[in-house]
Formats: sequence, structure tokens, C-alpha cells
Amino acid sequence: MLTKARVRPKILVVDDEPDALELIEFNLKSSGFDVLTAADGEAALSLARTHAPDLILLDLMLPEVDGLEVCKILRRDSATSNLLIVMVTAKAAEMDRVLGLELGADDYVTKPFSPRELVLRVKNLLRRRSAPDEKVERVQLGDLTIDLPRHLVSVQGKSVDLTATEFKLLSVLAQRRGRVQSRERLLHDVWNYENAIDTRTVDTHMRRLREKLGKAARFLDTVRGVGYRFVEA
Amino acid sequence: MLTKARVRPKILVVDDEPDALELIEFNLKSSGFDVLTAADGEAALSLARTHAPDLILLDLMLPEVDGLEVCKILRRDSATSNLLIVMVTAKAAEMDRVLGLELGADDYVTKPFSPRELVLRVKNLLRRRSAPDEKVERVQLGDLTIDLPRHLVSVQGKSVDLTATEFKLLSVLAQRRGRVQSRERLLHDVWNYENAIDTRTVDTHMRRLREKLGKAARFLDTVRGVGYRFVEA
DNA sequence: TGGGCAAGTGACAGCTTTGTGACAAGCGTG
DNA sequence: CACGCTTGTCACAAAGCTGTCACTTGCCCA
Repeated sequence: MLTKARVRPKILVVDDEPDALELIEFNLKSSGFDVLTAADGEAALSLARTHAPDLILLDLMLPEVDGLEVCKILRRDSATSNLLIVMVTAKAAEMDRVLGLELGADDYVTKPFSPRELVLRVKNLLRRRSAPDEKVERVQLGDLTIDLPRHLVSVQGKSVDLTATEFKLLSVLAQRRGRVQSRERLLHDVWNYENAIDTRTVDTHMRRLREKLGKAARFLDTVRGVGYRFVEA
Repeated sequence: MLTKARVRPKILVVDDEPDALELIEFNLKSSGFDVLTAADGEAALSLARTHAPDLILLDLMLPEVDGLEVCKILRRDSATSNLLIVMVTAKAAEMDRVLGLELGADDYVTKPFSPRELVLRVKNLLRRRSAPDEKVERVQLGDLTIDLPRHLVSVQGKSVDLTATEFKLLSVLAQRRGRVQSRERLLHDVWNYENAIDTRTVDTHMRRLREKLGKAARFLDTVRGVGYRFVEA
């Protein structure tokens, strides 16, 4: 049985420079993350406690409370739950090794960095974290089999070739077996769309999915006026 | 007969820097491991003999007895029972491949690393060891033969000349037969890249691999939008 | 029974991803 | 030092996926 709910990772960005903060925030949001921001250490600690972000991006050069201090506190507070990336200026980069070891950061980037690189690293870290708990590997229902790690779907033993989107759509539906998923919800979970405008996209993909699944298309149910649903019979 | 109680894995950490040693020790203990520490090669060898740790974390930069020497001795002494991770500095990282191959390490990490990552790798290795599977030494599928320990590949009886990178790529794919491997994953496992940016490298190597494998290239499957996969048919 | 609307369908242009050939840098060898 | 081999990157070509549109079909309810 599938349990993994798809959520937008929550990221806390801590930087005292408004410009940098805004830039990072914009880029992360564009990539589908929920972003919280803090301009100083105190706010950062408070937000970290109340929101339990999945990842924290921390600038080491902070006013008031020292960035290093914040870093240590964060590490101690929630050693197991959060990922941490520290940002250091190029000047401080020589101390990399020391920092990396002492702070217990999961990654660190040197300023200035390209937004693209930052987003990549964030994704990498999050993926690595979520990798181990992906225990769900296989869904089997009647003559339909969905094998997540192999990216394989088969009907009556014959493997069906699905595109990445089709596969994701089917997986999402199958994981919420029985529950109707609205088009908006599907657009959000499969496509990472924020505000869906043309909702016919889902319909088209459902059609393609049904076509490829052949007999097993009977699992895909249309609920008029609401959305789609994965049914058992 | 006595039933062996499930024990906390015993880990020996060898590093001449007290700070690093302490940090690693702390993190491993937090994760539920029994930790032994040694600051030099001699102590390491002695502890390894008397305690038979499940895993050894060895810094290659050791005073007195060379880390490499220690590594070799450890490997010879208890080749089958222990797992070994070597830690090398970023500077030496270029030699990664050579080291990994020659020393017979089960994994290696480059300093500096995040404690979290280290713990993850340790857990991974221990889990893999305890799992009975994956001692794949030889893959034979139709006209394709891959001999892992001998570093040999042949198609229809004729041996194929692969470069080190090509061989490793093929091995990684073959050992995870059927499972799709993302480019990021391959970059991590084959190239030891942490943050992959230009992902076309994998593609190019896949092309060369396919070219050299000729008919047997049919085993290498592209999953668009996801990665590559070793298939059986 | 017919109007209104939701969903299904087929086509297609644009775009993203992958394949391919070329090239230059790096490295070890003779 | 020149040579050959390996490797990562680039530019371009090919493949094939995707979202949208126009149109059709079918459902619901007055």
C-alpha cells in the first residue's frame, strides 16, 4: 500500500541582504518550493522551530547572533530532521574544510553562486534525503502492475511503455486509490503547476494513459464535474 | 545453541586530527553505532585485530605508517569480514578512481563531508552487507558477459575493450538490472560527482558504450525524462 | 427531447530531451 | 616531446513528448 504523500518541500532562507534574499526566494519558488525567509538569526531560529522546514539555507555572515552560532543551534535542535546548506563568501572559502566539518552542514556553497546551481544542489540534497524512505516500490492490482523503481507498468504480464508524465499521473492516482483527485490537484502533484488554467491537459493525458493501458484502463474512473479516480474494479 | 543478539554495529574510526575524530565519533554514536577511535595506523591495526569492527573509516592521510599501507594490511588481514571506507582530501580526489580500485575500499568519501552524508553511507554499507544479495560477480545475458572482478566484457565470445569509465557505467547499470538510474545517480555512483550540472556527460558515455557493445547495446535502454536502464530483453 | 456543459478524441506545432560527431584538454607512455 | 588514448563539453540533428485547440460525444436535467 502506498503512503507517500507528495508535498512541496519547505525551505527556509536566512540572509541579511534583502536583495540576495529576494533573488534566492524567487528562484526557489520558481522551482516549486515553499519558501520562508529570515533576515537575522533570531527570526531564523524562530521560523525553524515553528515551521520545521525540510531544508535551511543559511548565510554565515549574519548580524546580531553570529551565523556560526545559529548553525550550531540548528544542528543541535533538530539534528535528524533538517538538511542544512551554509553559504559562505569566497573569501571564507579557504576555511571550507573546517566549516564543513565543524558545522555539520550537509552542503555549502560559496557566494556568489548561480541560482541554477543553488537550485540544483537543493534538489540533490532533498532527493538524497527522500531516497531512503521510498519503501514503496510496487503496486499490484489484478492484471495491472506498477513498478516504481523500474519505471515499468505491465498489464497481463506485457509491459506497457509510458512516458514520464503518464507514469507519474498513473502513480499518483494509484497511490490515492479510491479517492477522487481533482484536475487542479493532479496538475499540482504531477505537473507542479501552481494555478491551473487550461484544465484539459489532464484530460488529454488521461486519454493517452487509457489508450496505452488497454484493458487495465477500467481502473481509471471519471467522476463527472469533479475529477478522476483510481478504482479497484 | 546461542542465538546471537542483534548488536550495535561496531565502527573503527582512524584519523589523526582530534577534532575530526571527535566529530565523526559523536555523529556515529548519535546514530546508534559503537565507535572505536584510533589516531594513527598502529593503533588502528591493533584495534582492528582485537575488536573486529564491522566497518572501518580510514583517513588516508596518516602520520607514521602510511594510510595506504594500513589500508592494504587491513584488506589482507580480514578481507572478507570488514567493510572499509577511506577518506581522502579533496585534493587527492582526482585519484579517486585509482584509489577505489586499488585499495579495495567499499566506499570512499572526500573531505570535507557532512556528518549526515557520512552516516548515510555507513548505514548503506552495513545494510548492503547484511543483505545476502548483490554479490554479483558475473553477469551473463544472452551473448553478453560481464566479469566484474576481472574487468572483462565480451559479446558473442569476442572480448570488448572498454575504458575504465565505460566499464564502471556498464557495471553499475548491470548490477541494478531493470531499475532505471537517473543521470544524477549515475554521475554520483560512477563519477563520484556530488553536484552534477552538465548531465550530457552520461549521454556521451552511453553512446560510446553502445557503440562498442554492438549487438549487445540492446540491453541499454533509455527512459526518456528519467534516465537509463539495463534491460533483459 | 433538446440545451448546456463536461469529457473524449484526433491533430499538430513547439519544445524538451536524447543521439551524434567533433574537438580540445589531460594524462601517461614511449 | 610527440603520440595515442581517454574524457568532458559543445553544437547541431533527430526523436518524441506535451499542451492546446477545435471538434465530437455523451451525460444531466428541465
